[in-house]
Amino acid sequence: MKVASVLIPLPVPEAFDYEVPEAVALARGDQVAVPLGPRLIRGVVAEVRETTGSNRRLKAVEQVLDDPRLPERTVDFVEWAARWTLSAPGEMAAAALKGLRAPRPRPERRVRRVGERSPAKLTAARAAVLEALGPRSMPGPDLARAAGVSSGVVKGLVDEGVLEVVEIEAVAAFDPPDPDHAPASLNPDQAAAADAIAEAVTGGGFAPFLLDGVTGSGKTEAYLEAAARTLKTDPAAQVLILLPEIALTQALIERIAARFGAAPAEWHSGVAPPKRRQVWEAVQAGRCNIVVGARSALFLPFVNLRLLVVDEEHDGSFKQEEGLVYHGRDLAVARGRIEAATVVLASATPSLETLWNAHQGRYGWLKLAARHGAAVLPQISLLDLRQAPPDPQTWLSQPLREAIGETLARGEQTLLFLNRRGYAPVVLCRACGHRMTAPDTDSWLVEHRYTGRLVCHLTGFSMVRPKLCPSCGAEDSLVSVGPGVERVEEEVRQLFPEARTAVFSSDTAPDGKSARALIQTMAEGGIDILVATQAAAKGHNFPHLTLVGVVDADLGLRGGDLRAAERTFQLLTQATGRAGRADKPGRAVLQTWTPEHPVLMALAAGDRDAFVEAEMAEREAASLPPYGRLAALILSGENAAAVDKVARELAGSIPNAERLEVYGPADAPLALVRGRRRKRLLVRADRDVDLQGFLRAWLARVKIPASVRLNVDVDPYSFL
DNA sequence: AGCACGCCGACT
DNA sequence: GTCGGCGTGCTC
Ligand SMILES: [Zn+2]
Repeated sequence: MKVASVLIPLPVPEAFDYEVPEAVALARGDQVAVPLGPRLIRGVVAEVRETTGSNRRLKAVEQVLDDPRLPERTVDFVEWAARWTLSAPGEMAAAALKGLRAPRPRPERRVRRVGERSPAKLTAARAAVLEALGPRSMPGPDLARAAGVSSGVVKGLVDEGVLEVVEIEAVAAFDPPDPDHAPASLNPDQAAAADAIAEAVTGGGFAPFLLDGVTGSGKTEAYLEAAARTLKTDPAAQVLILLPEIALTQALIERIAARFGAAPAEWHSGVAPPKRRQVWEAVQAGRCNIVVGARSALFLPFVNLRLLVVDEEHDGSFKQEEGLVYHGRDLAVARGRIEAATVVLASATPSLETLWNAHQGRYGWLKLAARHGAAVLPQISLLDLRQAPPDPQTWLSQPLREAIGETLARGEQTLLFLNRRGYAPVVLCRACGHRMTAPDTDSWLVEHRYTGRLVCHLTGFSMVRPKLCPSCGAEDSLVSVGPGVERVEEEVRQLFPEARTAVFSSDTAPDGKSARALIQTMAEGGIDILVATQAAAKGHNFPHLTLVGVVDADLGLRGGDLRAAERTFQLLTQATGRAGRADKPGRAVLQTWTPEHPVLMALAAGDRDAFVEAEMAEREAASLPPYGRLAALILSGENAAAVDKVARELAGSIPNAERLEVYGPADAPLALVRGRRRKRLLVRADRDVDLQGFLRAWLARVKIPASVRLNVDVDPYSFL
């Protein structure tokens, strides 16, 4: 008897076995409908084996679906990713089927002439139809319109057998990219990097690289050149380029279209389901060569993936925190290994993990030294707020105000960077000191003045800003404390009433379309002063931007997060890098109360190596990543006692292990979210410890009731 | 994730 | 005496 192990999109730890009927041929990767309890469910075949029988009566595979088979190595990857992240393999498989939600497009119905057959009665209308159609095939309604007759005439000809209806499978065509369409001219560094990548691709086998170069050094041209050479040697090769955010895809797609004469496929959650199915099927059939996407594109069913690029690899947006918890960069490297492909991690400020791998020689290290073309790095200075404090209830100090004024007078643009949405991060009562908090979550409500609401940024809860203090009832006693981008813009408008100002945050540009519009206005010079969160720090080029003011450079450094320094260095490097071109040198001013902070000193000196060395030394001393590994277990539930009980049981069943410690349980940094109590346990292990194996053994010892949810985060980034 | 089974309050 | 509340557990 033949038995198939089938991956089912449920939170169960393993595949379920089904009997394979004699007449059915099945292989790994096939999509099947299998009975589960009373219903049928879609699954992916992980394995088919011959057995003599089994200890339980198996249900049989109901049907082999006619959706395409998942390639062998895509299934390998899915299974590996599930083991690595300790998630259910069936749920990981479901991530690979995300593109098939929309139904197959209905085949297009067209009419065409049957031989030279003519109608018995050739009326004027019928002649017009035959004339308009000629030897081609056309959709019936189009033909009627072209001939200027009603659709009844066409139908009559079909009924009489003069025309026939043919169904044409709607297959989306992705024009093949032309590697020689419009090659860029490369400087020697870029050429050397492209050579190294292209050689690795041609040589075959897994080959990871760090492509390391400052903003404007031309990383994109370098990896696109490598992609072009890949496609030149193997026109069937597939190339995947991952970006951290959907907002960045459009610009890259346009660049690729210009470079290759054909637009790449686009893949992310914003793409409509029918389009997604087309891309999925084209990738699976090898009819699509270049895909640009967000992290979920990692799960596409590539059949000949040769080159995988993770652009802005340091970006925290690659970490998926909701549902399946995984890091897109780490999984990209794993996929590259499984596909025996070349992987390029590109960044101006690589993550310490990636730098460590490059230092160790595990990754090839390609450095682009020069800024390419017209771009020039800005002059960065620290503005000591202890020497020049802003006036009360304002956030821009006098020297920064003067710099903005000068920039404005020259007709150039300013970007004021503050990574805080809204008007004020805290609202409190002057009478009683009460802080406005979310009702079911441990967080302050943020005031948004454009909408007049108080908003919880964690859950999206919002309320109208109340007239009376909800605690003491005092009237008009609520005051806004601290600045957000809206408040800085208000200050700018008062200072420079004639200047054109705008705010760029996920609130003012919630989708790709509005973001592109704002970016274009800025690029064309339609804005003098842009106040922005990190939404504007990434990737965009503004030729007239010559001043970047960082309103609060200390912001990210507060709080004892493991990656606070690293993240701040990366974000501020990125933000300040927006300023300056060859003909218009830029400068960046960082307002700080702690100018002696090593991160800020390294930024001002433009000395990334000094920062990396200091931060690496700290991580090494504490055996923290990249010198060790972490995993977080978050327990949550509405019943606080039940959560505590599970946390204690976990703490009481820790398996013995060497070079590994468990910390906690303790309240998670956000102890209450959406009414759910949260507890956290943290595991630290040396790099060579089998961390996942330890976690599996540990979790197998404890029964977790349905009322308590356990989230395992291997290699956590955010410590919330 | 569904969908069943199961043990305690207000109804014909 | 039953109808039904959703807590707990299983699905090859
Ligand atoms: Zn009050």
